[in-house]
Amino acid sequence: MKLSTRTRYGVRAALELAESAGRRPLQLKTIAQHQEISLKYLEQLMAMLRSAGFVRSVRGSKGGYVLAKLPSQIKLSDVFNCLEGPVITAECVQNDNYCARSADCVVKQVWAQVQQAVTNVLESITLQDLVDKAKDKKTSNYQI
Amino acid sequence: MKLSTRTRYGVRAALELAESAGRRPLQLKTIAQHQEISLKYLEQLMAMLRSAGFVRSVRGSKGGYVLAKLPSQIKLSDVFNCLEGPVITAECVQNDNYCARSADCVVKQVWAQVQQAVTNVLESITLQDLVDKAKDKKTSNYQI
DNA sequence: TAATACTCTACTTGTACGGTAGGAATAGTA
DNA sequence: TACTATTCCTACCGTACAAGTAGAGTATTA
Repeated sequence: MKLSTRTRYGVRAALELAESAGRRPLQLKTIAQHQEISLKYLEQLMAMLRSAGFVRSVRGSKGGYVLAKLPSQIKLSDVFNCLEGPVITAECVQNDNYCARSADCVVKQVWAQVQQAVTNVLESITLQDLVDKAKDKKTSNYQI
Repeated sequence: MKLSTRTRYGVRAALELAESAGRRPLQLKTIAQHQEISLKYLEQLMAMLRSAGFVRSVRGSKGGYVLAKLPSQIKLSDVFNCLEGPVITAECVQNDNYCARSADCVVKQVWAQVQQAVTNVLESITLQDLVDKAKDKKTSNYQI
């Protein structure tokens, strides 16, 4: 029931891109240093996010990555889906033919409930939400 | 983010024990057949549930397993915890020292939210609830 | 042309899952 | 007492995937 580092790293990287949205491309080297992630590993994660259309890359010197959409248009469920795969607790929840008991199975209903609970959270939060929240935090810290 | 078969099998087995609560021990052979689970594998799962005190075993001929508590006293979170381990989405959620950003990290808060959502569902359901629900289903089916 | 940064593919290593297998211990029964 | 049924314990195994590492290749800019 643990998240993969892929997803955790990916969300952190995406958040960093969101924070510098509108500016020039952010280099993976920078993100890797900030987030203490292996550059080579990060490259692979970003390739996944790129294929899925959430980020754009700029090659060559002074290149880097930028978000392909507005931070408010990228939900955490998008990033999650891309890196971790669909939120599935049990095969039977998606595929009715997977198990003969499917129609009446009360256990299946539980897994569906769990799955929905996770999905609800991730779909309710965008990168912009996180950017805002992080900004608030910093402000309130300065006030202390 | 998928559940292990351990947990899924375990819940199904526990539910079967709950359904025959108050009667004589149910044998693993029977459960394994009903649920189409490898007997040898099931033995291992039940050993875990036994160590955790949720079921009691009766050895020897005519032996088997019974619930060690009332079905209403066993939450799905108990079984889940025992077989899948604690509901942890990310290490940092439990252990503040795991990451230096911990105090202000908005990503950590997301994982905490997800974790809480899962926990809420599993803690709100007992084996008795499932037994009741399954009984209702059968009744309504007969009425059709 | 040199330097920079992404791109693509292959490889490695460790770990956990999902079992299988075999025999020992225990308890009822003939 | 011998036999049978059942749980108990330990060891083993194959596979898949996570989490990286590595290196050569390509595009872009200065």
